[in-house]
Amino acid sequence: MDGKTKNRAAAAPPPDGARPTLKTIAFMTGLGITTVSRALKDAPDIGAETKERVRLVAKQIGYQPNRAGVRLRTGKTNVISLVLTLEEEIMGITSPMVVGISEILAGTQYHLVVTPYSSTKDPLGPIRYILDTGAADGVIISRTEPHDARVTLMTERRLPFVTHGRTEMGIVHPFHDFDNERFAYEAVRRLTERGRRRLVLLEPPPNLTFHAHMRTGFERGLKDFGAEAVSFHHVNIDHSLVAIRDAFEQLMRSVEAPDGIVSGSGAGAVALIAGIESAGKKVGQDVDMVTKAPSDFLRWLRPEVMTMYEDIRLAGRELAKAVIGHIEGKPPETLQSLSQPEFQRPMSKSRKV
Amino acid sequence: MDGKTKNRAAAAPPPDGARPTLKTIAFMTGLGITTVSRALKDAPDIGAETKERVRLVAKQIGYQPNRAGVRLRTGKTNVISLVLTLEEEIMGITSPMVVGISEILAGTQYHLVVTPYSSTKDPLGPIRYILDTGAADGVIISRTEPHDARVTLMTERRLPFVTHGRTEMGIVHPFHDFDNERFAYEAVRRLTERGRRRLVLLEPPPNLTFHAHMRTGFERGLKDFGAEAVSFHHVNIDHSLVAIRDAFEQLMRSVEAPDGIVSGSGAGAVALIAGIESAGKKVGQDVDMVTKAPSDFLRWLRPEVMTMYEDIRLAGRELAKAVIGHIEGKPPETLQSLSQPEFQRPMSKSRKV
DNA sequence: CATTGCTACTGTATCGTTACAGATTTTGTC
DNA sequence: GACAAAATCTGTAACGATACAGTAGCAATG
Repeated sequence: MDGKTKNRAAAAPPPDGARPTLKTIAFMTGLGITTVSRALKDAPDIGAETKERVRLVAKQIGYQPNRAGVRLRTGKTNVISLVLTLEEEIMGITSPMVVGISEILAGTQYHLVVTPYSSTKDPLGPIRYILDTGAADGVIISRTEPHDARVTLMTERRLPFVTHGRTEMGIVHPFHDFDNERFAYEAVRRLTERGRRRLVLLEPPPNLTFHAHMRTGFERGLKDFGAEAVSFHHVNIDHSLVAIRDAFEQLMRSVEAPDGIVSGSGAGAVALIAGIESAGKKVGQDVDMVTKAPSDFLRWLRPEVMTMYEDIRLAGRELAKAVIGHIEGKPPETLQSLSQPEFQRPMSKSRKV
Repeated sequence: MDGKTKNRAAAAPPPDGARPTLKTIAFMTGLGITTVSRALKDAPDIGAETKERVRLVAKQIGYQPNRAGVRLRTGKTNVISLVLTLEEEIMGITSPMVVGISEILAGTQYHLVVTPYSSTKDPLGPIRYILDTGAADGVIISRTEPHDARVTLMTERRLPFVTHGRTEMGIVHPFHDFDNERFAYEAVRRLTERGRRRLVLLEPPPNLTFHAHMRTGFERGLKDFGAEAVSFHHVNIDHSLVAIRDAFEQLMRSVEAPDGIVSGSGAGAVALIAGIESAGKKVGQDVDMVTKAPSDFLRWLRPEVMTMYEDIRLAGRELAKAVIGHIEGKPPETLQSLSQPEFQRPMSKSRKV
């Protein structure tokens, strides 16, 4: 047993400015590098006392495994990729989402990498990139479609993922979603309670899954609470606010004008309000309105609008937990969650913002 | 020259499902791995024709260097870290920022990693982490202070970075900033033009650099345009909207009530408006108001408020370009930029949103 | 005492890349 | 034609970690 071996780090004390590696610990404890590695993983073939010693030293010198080393050897990246459209930035759903995800990842070894793509181009692009380069251990996607090619691809290639929104392909996969059907249904209830009967829905773009959900809830509401739909399909929440406003102003001026509105997005609601007012009408008087609200602004500036808060930060947390669960091999059906709408009471002094 | 060498990949044709490596190209071209590596880097000691051949094959098979390999060998991570407070999420400045950064990084090898920290804790935490683990090649920080320990640390340790906001430590470093002094000055001009004389400023928290900038511009404006300040220092834009509203309502009810307001944040402006209205007064009538607006909402819902759009997405782009420049060794003084306020005309139908 | 089995530990090879120090061939010079 | 100087190309080692196949020591077994 002499000093010329490679594994035993005895011959070469580590330079002291550098960050500690397994070799450093091996040197300090007099053990082999392999032993140290296995001790830190709590492998069964290492003695209890040795493990304790190794752990102590590792902690003392602040050892943190080199990610590149681990990644090269094992393929584990310790990265979660959040795939985003550069365009889904109207009113920034991204911020609270990133925060929510970060909150969960902070307690783990995972880093969050943002992988953007231009939605005008191939949405499969970033997924392929991740698959080809092994860039992440897990992926979070949004703007989910009923038949989503990304879901198919990731499932086939066994890349753990979670979707923000559900699919309808018979594939059981992790997701987090907001109950948009329930939201629309309850929104209709509230409008009819105020005597509104001619209702309109500002809906999500037709290709996304929650378009149908919201539509269904809306229509079920109409039926159950006795109201009729005013058609407004030519614009949706993905359109520019100006487009929404102009279209809605026109509608409000026509004989078709609705007396109740359900808005699938807070930003859209602002445009709708502008349209209503351009048409010389008033919310809370000529029409009532229920909307999703990502923040409290509407409640402060237009308290007559009924708002429903969708907690995107919570969604971020749920999504992060779900991908990690998927990576750890938990069964997908245990990684699905649906959050329920919470309608808000009118603005009061006591509410924290 | 036989097949038992290591570098020459001849003996072992690469398995075909796996992603291509230098070895794959070496096998296909019959060259050594080293040669391939150097050819792809356009090293001077490789023949022109060889380089061409290697590049062609590399492109054909879609070779992309393994990041872990590069990182392990060279220490280059190809990562830019965006350091964020989990709390700076009121009204989500983060979204457009991330988008702007991504736009620039999309054309490079860099990935964007979001590194959050709890602002209640040590802001140096994430910086130390990045330094200790070599987690990134460059860092973007915000909430910059006049004497910023993070800047000192990163400068000392030679970690390339850029700040969103300036410092006052005599250290020349890359930054992007918005000209808050000019904003406040111009805001005062506009208010005085409307005959307002008793002005109040909703300011940034005192520890951040742009607090002084905004304050200075405000006061210079007061002097130049002949108006006086109404004190309102006990709340700032970091406080909760409820706190701002309540404090401002009180002020508006007092004999001290201002007739002009400059708001350093769009979210804060909403709270101020609520405060004004709770006090039974009206914007555009009893008081005028100028505010920064991160989005167009205010203009839609309260067109009487004068808004100034701060382009955070642009800031993201500038910051990304600056860090990369810093990483590439460009002199810091060439990586500084200041964006000028652009006051907006009142809402019109033609404006795209 | 030889054999077996167990516990605790260790060396080697490897992931993909690049720095470095050759090696080989071609070209140039006198 | 001999020799030096370029011009090209290549092998080895190393970055830090881990899978795998050992080895050494010791107790139990017959």
